[in-house]
Amino acid sequence: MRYSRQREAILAAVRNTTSHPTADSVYAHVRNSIPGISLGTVYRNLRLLVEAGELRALEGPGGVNRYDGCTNGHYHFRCDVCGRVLDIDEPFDVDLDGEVAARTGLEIRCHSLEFRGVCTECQAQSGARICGVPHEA
Amino acid sequence: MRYSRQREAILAAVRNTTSHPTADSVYAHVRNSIPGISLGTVYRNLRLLVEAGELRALEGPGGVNRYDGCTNGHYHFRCDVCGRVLDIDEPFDVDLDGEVAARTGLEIRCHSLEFRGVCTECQAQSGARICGVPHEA
DNA sequence: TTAGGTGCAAAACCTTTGCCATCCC
DNA sequence: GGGATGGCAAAGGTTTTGCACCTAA
Repeated sequence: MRYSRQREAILAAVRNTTSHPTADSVYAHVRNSIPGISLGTVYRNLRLLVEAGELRALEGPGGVNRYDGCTNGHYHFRCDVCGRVLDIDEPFDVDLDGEVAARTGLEIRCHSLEFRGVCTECQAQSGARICGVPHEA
Repeated sequence: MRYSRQREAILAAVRNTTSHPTADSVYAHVRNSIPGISLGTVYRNLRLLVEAGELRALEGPGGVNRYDGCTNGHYHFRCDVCGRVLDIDEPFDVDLDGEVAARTGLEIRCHSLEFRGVCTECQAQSGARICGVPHEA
């Protein structure tokens, strides 16, 4: 894969935050350094970077995907109020894939565990307001 | 929630299969018994049924969601070749939500565990062809 | 030089929504 | 009758794609 500063900026934008940004959020962030970048380029490179194993994609509802700069095994929590995705410190089970594969005959490459509920901030706001998802959160 | 035969047929279509169908697949199936039903109605009722706890929604990539007629706790496997979703017999951990909630302060309502890889059928086809996802599979 | 990357805009895709007719209770 | 529901079609949002131009190697 050939170098491009667009792709480097996109990778950095996802890696330099813990907010698991959406494609649109990455686009907004990268435009600070490369004002002329296009949204299509962001999508194209996010996809390439996921395929190359540099990023992880987190599937979301309604076609909104989020991206995770950390490819190490870890689990997520998704807030049903604000949509934010947080990392969970639950220990990652490295043996699980192999155990299930042996029992089922499926070829298993990875697994993902996601919790859902209400984050502490949205609990404090008693669910009345929808809180934002700042890129730097 | 008031009765309608459209909603009943939609619920039955998801419940009477193990294929975790998409909205479009449900639409195709329900049209056999109610030819005049509209896709909007299918989406509207799938959403209502999920909110009512009658069905589970499985988030997917690229905006395609799937639905699960079984609301008991169980885990899934998604084939990266054909997109099919299968149930996994891994024992469901009912205490996990409470444990993580106690440790993190998050309000946790549920969790989902999904494995990814290649299903036995796609392994047999050596990944060359994309296999279909029949509603009755 | 040239294969790969970008920007732009249109298209594709899935899902939601508004409106009026219809149906359950 | 009255409010919930359906059918239809248009709108909405996200992602992909075609094409001409540009750029890293």
